[in-house]
Amino acid sequence: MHRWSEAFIPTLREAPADAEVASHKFLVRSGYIRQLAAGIYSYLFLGNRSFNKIVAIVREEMDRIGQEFYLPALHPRELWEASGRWGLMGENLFRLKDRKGADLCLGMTEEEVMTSIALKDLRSYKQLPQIWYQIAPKFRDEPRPRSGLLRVRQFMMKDAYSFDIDAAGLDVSYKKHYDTYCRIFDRCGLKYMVVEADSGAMGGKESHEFMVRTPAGEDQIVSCDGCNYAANLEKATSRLEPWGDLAPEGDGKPLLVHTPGQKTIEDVAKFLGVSPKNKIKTLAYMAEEKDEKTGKTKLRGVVVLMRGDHQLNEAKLNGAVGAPTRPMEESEIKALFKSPAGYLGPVGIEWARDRKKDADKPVLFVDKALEGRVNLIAGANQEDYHMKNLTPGKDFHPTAYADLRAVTAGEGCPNCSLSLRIDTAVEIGHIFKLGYRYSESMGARVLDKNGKEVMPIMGCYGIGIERILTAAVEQSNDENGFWLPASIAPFEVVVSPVNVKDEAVRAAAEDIAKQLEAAGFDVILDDRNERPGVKFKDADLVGIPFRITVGNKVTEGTVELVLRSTREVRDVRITAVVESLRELLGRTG
RNA sequence: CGGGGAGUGGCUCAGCCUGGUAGAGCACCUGGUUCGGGACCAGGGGGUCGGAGGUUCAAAUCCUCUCUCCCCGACCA
Repeated sequence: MHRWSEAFIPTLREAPADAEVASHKFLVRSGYIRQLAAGIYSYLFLGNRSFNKIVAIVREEMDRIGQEFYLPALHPRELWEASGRWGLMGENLFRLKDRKGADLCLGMTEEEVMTSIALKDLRSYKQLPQIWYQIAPKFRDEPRPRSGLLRVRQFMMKDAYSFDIDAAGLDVSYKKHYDTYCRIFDRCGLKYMVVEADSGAMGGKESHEFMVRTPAGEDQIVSCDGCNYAANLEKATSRLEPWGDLAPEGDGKPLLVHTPGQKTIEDVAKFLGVSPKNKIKTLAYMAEEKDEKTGKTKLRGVVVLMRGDHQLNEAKLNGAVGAPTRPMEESEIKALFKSPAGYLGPVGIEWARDRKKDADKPVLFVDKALEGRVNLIAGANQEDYHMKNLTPGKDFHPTAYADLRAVTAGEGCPNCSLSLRIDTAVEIGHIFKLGYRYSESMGARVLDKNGKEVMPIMGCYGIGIERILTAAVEQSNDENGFWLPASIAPFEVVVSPVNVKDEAVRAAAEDIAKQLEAAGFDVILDDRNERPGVKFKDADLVGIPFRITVGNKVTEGTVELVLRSTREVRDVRITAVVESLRELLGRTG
C-alpha cells in the first residue's frame, strides 16, 4: 500500500513564478513535474503514475488494431535525406554528430524509420494491411517551448503508421484509428471534439484533429452547435451570401478612375459609392520556397486578392503556397507593382500561369469568393488611380483560385444555417492520410495481385501523451487544485485520517485503505502526522478524484466520502466504503 | 529569430533608483503545546545576490559583455 508519509510528493503552497496556464501551475504545485530546462520536464512519482495510466489505455486500445514496435530515437542523416526531410525540417530537428563526425538527428516522428522497415520487408499485397505503432519520446527543437507540458522539446508520443495496398484500404485503416482515438479519449475522460484539419504542407488529403476546448490552447477551432460541422480555423469555411445579391454595376470594360488620396478599402468604396464587397483587396507577400534536393531557399512574390471586406487567413495562405511567407517590404512592393502601396492591383503584371513552370514569375492567388465575380474595383498600380469593371480571368489571370478567407465567429455554417462559433483548443491527437509521399521518396514497393509493383499507401496517426494529462487538468480545476478522471489519476482514492495519533482513527483508516486495496482500487493512505487542514489542502490539490475522510465519526462506524469534482460529502458506513466506491466508479466486484 | 519581462537561501518576493559588507513570509531541523480546512511558542541551519569583466576605498546596487528562464508573434502531439 502506498503511504503518503513515505512518498515523494513535493507540493507547493504557491505556484512557481514562471507558470502562466492553469495546468502548468497545478502540475508543478502538486509535485507531478519539475522543469529541467525550457520545454524539458521530469515526471515525479504522481506525474509518472498518471502518465503510465494514460499510456496503458493508449496501448490497450492500439493493440486492438495494430502492433507495437520499439524504434530508436537516434537516426542517421542518410535516412532523413532519403525522405527529403533533412533539408525541409530546418531548425526544428535536433541534430548532432558522433565521434567520427557523422551527422545524426533525434527523431521528431518515425515515418522514415517505419518506411525503411516497410521497404525492406514488405513485399506482397498479401502482407497488407499493416498498422505499426510505438509509444516513445520525440524531440523537437521548438522555436518557443511554452505553457508547461503543452509545448515541449521532448515529449511522449504514440505514433502509428499504416500501410495499405490502395486508397480503399487506407480508408479502412484511417477509420480504425478514428474509432480507436475516440475510445482512447473517452476512456481518458476527456471532453473532446473532432475537427477537420489542414494536412499541412506535407500533402495528404483527409485529416482530423482531436481537440479539447481550453483557453490555454494554441489552436482556433470553428464549430457549429446546430450540426456536426467542426474544423480547424486553418481549414474552416463558412457560407457566403450569393454574389448575385451584391448587384455589381458596370459594363465589364476596365476603366481607370481618379481616386486622389483614397488609399484604404473603406475610403475607395465610399468615394466611388459602392460596397467594399465590390472592391478587391490586394495583399503582397514573399514566399521562401525551398528546393527539396538542395535545401536552398529562394524568395518569390506571392500576391493575394481578397474581397474587400474579407480577411486573409495566413495559415491557409501558407498551406496554399506550401512554404512560409512574410509580407512584402516597401522596396519589394515598388519593384513588382511599380506603384505605392494603397493603389495596388493585379492588372498589367505578368503572373505565373503554372507555379513550377513559370518559376521566375510572381504567383497570383485569388480567393474563391472572387471567382465568377464581375465589375470589381482594384488599385491601378498608379498613384491616385483605381480601376473599375474588372473581371478575374479576363482582365488578369490568376495562377490559382484558393480558399484563403478567414472565417469569423457568427458567420453561417457551411452545412446548415446556424452561425459558427470559434474557440481556442489544444490538439491532443491528429490522424491523417499521408498518401505516397514516403513510399515514393524512399522507394517502398510491393507486388499486387497481378504481380505488378505498386507503392503502399500510408497513413500516420499521433497522440500526445502529455497533452492528454494537460488537457484533463485544464478541463477540471478550481482555485484549490484539480481532479482527474479516475482512469488516469495517479490514485483513485486517498484515505485521510484526521489525526493519526488517535489510535481508533488511525487503525480505521489503515483498515479501510487495506480493504480498498484488496478490492482492487489504487489507494494512497495519508498517514502523515499533519494537521487535517494540511492533508485536505494537499488532497484537493493533487488530482485524486475521491477522498475518504476518517474522523471522529469512526466511533459510530462512519467515515466521509468526498467527491473532489463537486465537493459533495457523503457519510458512509465503514463496512460500505468499498461498495460505495465501486458504485461511483461504475465497477463491479 | 524579432518584440517585452525576470534572474537575490528549496518556494514567493523585498532590497537596486540614491553603492557602505544581505532581509521577510513560507518550507526545513530540534524541543514543547496543538489537532476537521495550509497552527502556535522557543531555538537553529541554509545565500558564489545567474556568470564574466570593469568603475570604486567599497558593488546585489553603477557600466559592458554573456548565459538562463518566462510572456507575445511564425510551429503542431
